[in-house]
Amino acid sequence: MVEHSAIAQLAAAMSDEPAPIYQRVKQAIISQIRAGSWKANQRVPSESELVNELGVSRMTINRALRELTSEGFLVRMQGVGTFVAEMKGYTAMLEVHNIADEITQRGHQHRCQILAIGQNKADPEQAAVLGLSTGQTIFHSLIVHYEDDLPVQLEDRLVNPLVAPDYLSQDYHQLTPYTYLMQVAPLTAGEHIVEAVLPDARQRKYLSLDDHEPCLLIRRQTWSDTKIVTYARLLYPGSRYKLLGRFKGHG
Amino acid sequence: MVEHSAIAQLAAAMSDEPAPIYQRVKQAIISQIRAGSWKANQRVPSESELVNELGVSRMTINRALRELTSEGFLVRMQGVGTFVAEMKGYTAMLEVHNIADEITQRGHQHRCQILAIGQNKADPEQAAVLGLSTGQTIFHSLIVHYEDDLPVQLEDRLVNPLVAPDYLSQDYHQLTPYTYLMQVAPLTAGEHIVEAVLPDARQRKYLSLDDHEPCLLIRRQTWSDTKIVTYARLLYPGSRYKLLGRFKGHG
DNA sequence: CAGTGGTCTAGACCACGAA
DNA sequence: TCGTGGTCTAGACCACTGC
Repeated sequence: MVEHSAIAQLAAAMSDEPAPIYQRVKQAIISQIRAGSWKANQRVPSESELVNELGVSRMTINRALRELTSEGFLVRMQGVGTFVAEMKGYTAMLEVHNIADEITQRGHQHRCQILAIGQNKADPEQAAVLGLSTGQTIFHSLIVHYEDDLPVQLEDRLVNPLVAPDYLSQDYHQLTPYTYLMQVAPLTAGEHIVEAVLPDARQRKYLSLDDHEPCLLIRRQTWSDTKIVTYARLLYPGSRYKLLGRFKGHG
Repeated sequence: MVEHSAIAQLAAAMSDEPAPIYQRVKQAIISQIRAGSWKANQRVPSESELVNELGVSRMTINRALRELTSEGFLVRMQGVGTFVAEMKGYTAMLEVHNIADEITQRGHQHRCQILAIGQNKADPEQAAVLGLSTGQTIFHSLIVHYEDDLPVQLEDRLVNPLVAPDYLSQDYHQLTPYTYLMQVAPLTAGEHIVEAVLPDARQRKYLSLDDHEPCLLIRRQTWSDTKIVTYARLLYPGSRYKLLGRFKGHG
């Protein structure tokens, strides 16, 4: 049971603008949380209480609470109740796009140089990142991406040949490895790590960098279904590339 | 109207595992899209068709389609129909957490050293990033965050005194500036830029870094409502800090 | 106009957790 | 046992779109 005041406050917070009921219920609850009237871990009125007090059917209340739960405002436990979720600080997001799209979207020209492409027997480290066994054949490619004649990314990629058997016979001047892999094996999940590193001599040469110029390194593993499709090491000159992200708080 | 085969395929794809009906409908539709049977922009059977052919109530079908829409698989237009969404490549996300939480979650101890805190008249650049006028009073702080005696973040922060007038009188050994600001002005939006840089001599000293050690720099601007609350420059030693992110493709 | 999705209701049965 | 949330139904009215 929740004190009467909580529901009275909520009823007062219900706007009477012409909007769907479940939306107004959601907004009213959000405003209670934002204003601090309902604090983290505090219990929220039960569905049946809300039904009685707001005079709305349970399916409508349920939809409002369910959506707020999936949006991270509430936590629900069957048999227990509904509670205000803890704001775990924020988890802001950075979007990481396909390099070719990013460049053309900026209105610049993308072109690339293929430094190497081929196959080899996987050493233990390579096998591990692709989820294969040591000694199995794997594909690899090394490509520099240019934005209007300025190198902006060195793409060092390992590919699982079981997933993309025709990887070696594509023309990567026409489409990026990423785009090709998306076509043959739509990705279902991925993981990446962003860090700052100093490139080695060979990398500096390919990216036309001076000594001691730092780089962003993104290491990315991509799954399709249960198989690892590819492992990529994307190296960006720190002076020429930045990751940009926006985020919204709860709401 | 959608050809009969589309629905027949879907009915065949419905698993009979003991799961909620709307979940099974969702899975069946996802598998059609993944398998390529239903292609981007193709029309999906209407709610009433699915009701008739699958023998499920409309509310259940509606929930399945509505959730798939909010998950990015489908696009719906009132009066027109439901269509398979275009996969726009991926936009992967990186989560960026509060440094103190991150350290304690790893089971380590977080402590910090306050190098400077005070106020000054905003120079043009500072005014710009806080959305204020040149010469207005602003707050600033410079704090090093340690993970078990190893410095991992140099936090250089500007704060809008109109939003957080008591910023200077808090004890930042007890709670981080971020946590305090969240309390007084729940953030509604933000923007940040991640790049790789070389720290200057002063920064190297605070972070106990050798020459030429690259760092991750996150510059972050945070809004509450329409006002900019704070502008932070977070500098992380590249050798001691990495950003980790996971992402899921469509499903 | 007919067909689409968007919303809402009143009632129902169930699985779960706490007392 | 009782209250909780999780799901499902059959029917309804509405707004929007295209013909």
